[in-house]
Amino acid sequence: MRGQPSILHLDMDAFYASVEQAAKPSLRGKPVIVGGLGPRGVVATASYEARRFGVHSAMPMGQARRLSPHAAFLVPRFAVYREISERVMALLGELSPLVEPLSLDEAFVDLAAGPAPPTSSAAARRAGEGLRARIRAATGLTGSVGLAGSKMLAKIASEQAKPDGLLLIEPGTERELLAPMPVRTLPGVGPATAETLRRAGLATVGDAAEAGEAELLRLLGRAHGHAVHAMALGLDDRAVVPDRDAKSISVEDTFDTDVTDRARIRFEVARLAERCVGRLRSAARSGRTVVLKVRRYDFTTLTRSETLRGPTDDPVVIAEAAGRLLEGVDTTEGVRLLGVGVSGLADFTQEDLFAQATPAEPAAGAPAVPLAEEPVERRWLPGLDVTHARHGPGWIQGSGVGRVTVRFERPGSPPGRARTFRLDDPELTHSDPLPLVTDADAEAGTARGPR
DNA sequence: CTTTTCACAGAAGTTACA
DNA sequence: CAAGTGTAACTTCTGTGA
Repeated sequence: MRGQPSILHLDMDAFYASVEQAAKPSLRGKPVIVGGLGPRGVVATASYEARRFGVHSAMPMGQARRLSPHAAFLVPRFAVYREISERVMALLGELSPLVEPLSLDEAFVDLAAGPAPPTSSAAARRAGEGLRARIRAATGLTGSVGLAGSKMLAKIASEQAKPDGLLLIEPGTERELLAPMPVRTLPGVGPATAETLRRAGLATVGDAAEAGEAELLRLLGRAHGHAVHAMALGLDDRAVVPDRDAKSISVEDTFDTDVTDRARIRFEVARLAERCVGRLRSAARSGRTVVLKVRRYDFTTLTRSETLRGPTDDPVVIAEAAGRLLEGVDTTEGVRLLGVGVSGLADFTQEDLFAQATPAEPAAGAPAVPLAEEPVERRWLPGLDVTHARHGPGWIQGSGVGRVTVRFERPGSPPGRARTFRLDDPELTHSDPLPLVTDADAEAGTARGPR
């Protein structure tokens, strides 16, 4: 807690969906749903137009399609979101060196550590509004800002402020503000904790605060109970901590249909290990504990882990460990998801000379399959960027029955028209995403964006 | 010297949350 | 009908040293 509302929380509004609306002019003002489009996809982000139909994050895509059948359903384009995120984070960096990103679209900033620490609520508000204006100028997108004397309140404030708003919680008013809110408002109180509290008759933050620490400790255990009690009183002095090192790296895949074939399962585990190591290496790290994750047909999930003698980034060692872990798991009724992860991360230094000495040949049992040799099948996924030799740049609107429909427009253009081609049209190719805003736009502060 | 006990650390697995 | 990635807390086990 501090006396000035100098902790800022930024949350971009419906980020992925807003980026798509900015990039695809015909989608502005329309319901847009971004997420996995396969049979087991879930919604990552729904535009506000789609939320009006009851669509929200984490909802199964099939349900979203029923609720809002006329929405645009798009696959995520993370490369674009990352680029815009970097622009936004750079703006936050101008306010303070203490920037703690929580995801691509969310971050805390400690204004007190910056070049111009606010000395009044009015000054903090000006800083927040200035930031919002700069984000809009640089990206064409809107973000909501919360300002308060702690991380928790700042986050609650931005949540209340959205969309496209700013809320400052005046220090001293936090308890009365919190009291009527549902316990779910508190960070760290999810479905399980909320249910425990509900059974004890505690529905609002005020109820939890009145219940007292002893009662919360009894209900939730030592660590969690203590934390919830403090939060309910508005007490939170967690610091804003920039660039935390990753403590684990993992990859996982959900299959469109359950996999029962044991050989295929072994193959998929090896492939995931390969991908995991790829990321481990590009981060110049090595890891000591290998984790295998299996989600079975009935959604029961288990993990198995093995700690090596020392950290390694050797793909063979990690794939073998994952393979050994798999041997202890019954998959006869089918798996829907497999994952491989590495924790106990160390900086690259290779201490496990044993592991280093492994021969280049894949060990017996590990599938010697040329991973990079998959047929480069052309998949026309809705939302992806394409270029047609004669019609120029556009994006996939949909495909099926031997046809693919492309809408020809780009960021900053007027809404374009759609044309349909044969799936194997040689004039149609995938292309890189076009930038949402040019550097010139950003500098001139004249970005074209959704209004 | 062996056995019992205790504290502690580290590992393994699960669960909750964002 | 239920993604992917990552963090943290908690529980249960097990080994170790005294």
